[in-house]
Amino acid sequence: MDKQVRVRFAPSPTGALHIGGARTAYFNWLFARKNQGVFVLRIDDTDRARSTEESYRQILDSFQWLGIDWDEGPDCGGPYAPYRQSERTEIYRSHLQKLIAEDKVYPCFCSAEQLQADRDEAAREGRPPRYSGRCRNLSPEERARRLSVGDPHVYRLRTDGGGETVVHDLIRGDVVFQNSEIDDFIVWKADDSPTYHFASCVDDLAMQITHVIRAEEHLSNTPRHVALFEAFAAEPPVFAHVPMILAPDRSKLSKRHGATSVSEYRDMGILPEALVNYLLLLGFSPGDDREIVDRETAIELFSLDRVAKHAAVYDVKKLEWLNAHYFRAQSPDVVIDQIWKQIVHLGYVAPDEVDRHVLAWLRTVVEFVQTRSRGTADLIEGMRPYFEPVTTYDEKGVRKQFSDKATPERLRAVAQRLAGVAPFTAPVIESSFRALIDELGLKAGQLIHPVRLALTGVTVGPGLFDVIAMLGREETCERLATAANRIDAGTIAAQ
RNA sequence: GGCCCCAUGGUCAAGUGGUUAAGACACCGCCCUUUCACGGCGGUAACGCGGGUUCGAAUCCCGCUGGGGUCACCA
Repeated sequence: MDKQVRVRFAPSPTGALHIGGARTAYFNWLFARKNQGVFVLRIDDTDRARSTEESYRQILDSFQWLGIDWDEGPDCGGPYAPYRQSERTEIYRSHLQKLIAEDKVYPCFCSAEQLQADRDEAAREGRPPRYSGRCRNLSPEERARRLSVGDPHVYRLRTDGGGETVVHDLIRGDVVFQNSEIDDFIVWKADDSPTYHFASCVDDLAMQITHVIRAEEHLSNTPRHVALFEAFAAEPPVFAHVPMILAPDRSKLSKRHGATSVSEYRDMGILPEALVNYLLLLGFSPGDDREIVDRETAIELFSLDRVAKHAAVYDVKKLEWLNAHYFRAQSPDVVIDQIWKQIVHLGYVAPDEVDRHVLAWLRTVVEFVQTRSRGTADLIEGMRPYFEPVTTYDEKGVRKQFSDKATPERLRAVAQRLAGVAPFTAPVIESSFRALIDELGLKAGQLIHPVRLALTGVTVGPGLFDVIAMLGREETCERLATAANRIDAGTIAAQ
């Protein structure tokens, strides 16, 4: 019987959660859920200078929003607590002591400046920038002496330099590294804290992590990690390095590439379902041609051997398409909840609105506009004509729909006809409207389009008779009159 | 620069020696229709290059080119 699967995602709280990190976390989560395993959230905040509490909160928020939950973590605890590296220093220290006792690590007194100079020289001479080994073979006496006088020092792992290390990667197969490529790297910093490599391996060991699923940027570091596990006489976990997500110019993702963090997409109105679906498809294929894959289906389908090997360039257009799909599938009530703060801010509704007529009408407007929106931004833009007076008219629309000299008189005719329509519902409006079209000897579009423009200021939107019904008789007639007057007065072209 | 990974349309991505080389987004056209969106139908568009292996290579091997990563007292 195999051990229980335990995976982890270990972000460092030095910024927002990136979509690359989110995808890696999602893959870990899917793998855990698929294999009845445990998903651990660990905070790698060994970099005290750059880690912030705000980033920590933001990362947790982003995961919650995405619908990715964890079984063990800093907020909910677990059998291997604590889950923040900054609170595990003593655990690292005891592991370091063990390695010191076994002479598997040694103190190095080289200064950062000295090491930099070494690297510069190596670069000039075209040699690989590896540690010289200057402090590797100090005599015990010398070591003890410098330690006792408090010389600043780090600790390095004593690597043997021979043979090769094979990383068994579930996505890439066996990757072979010559051990001569690996120098005596630092595991403990001069400020008396562990390096990332050290803390990460100690935690993966202590937390019984069985599979390390992480970004490809760590593949080159993996032989170091394997060396560390060997120093602890432990079996390394199974590795799987997922490809990176690249910006549209094929460079590494950074702020200058626009939205790269989960929170930015949330602020843009992207739904978590859409983002998670998109991230899944970026680097993973279900094998068939389905594109819409929700979390539950993804759990069923997920398998590391269907994860791509090559980096992917993200494409916001496809994300938006997915978002449109999920957005339209929502009930208007859910949508209203999502946009409530914004429409309150715009003054479309009172923050404490309770009038059922107002709410029912709002629901109707949302219902009609939602079906042709890709997200909340579109929706709110499309709702505008029903909440704000029309002050400008679409320029191209004006040229096309208001150019006929008869337009003002036709708009007035419509207003006059509609003034007598009751009940003021779409079907009744439509029959009356179409009768007028016949009387005027026009084609439907000849009257419908100018009226839409006069009523909403734009050339797109729900069916005209629904628009008229939503605006109501009084408002409709008023807007028609206003438009007619402004055409006559020539105050539209100026817009 | 050394080492490591990768390489199918603009983007995502099926494909594991024999296919007319899927599908999706985007783009274009047509249909539906009072507009837009949705939906339906159709179209443009790909195996980076060069050598092998093989009766036969997108698929296997080598080289090259290109992209990415890593070599920190960052993670």
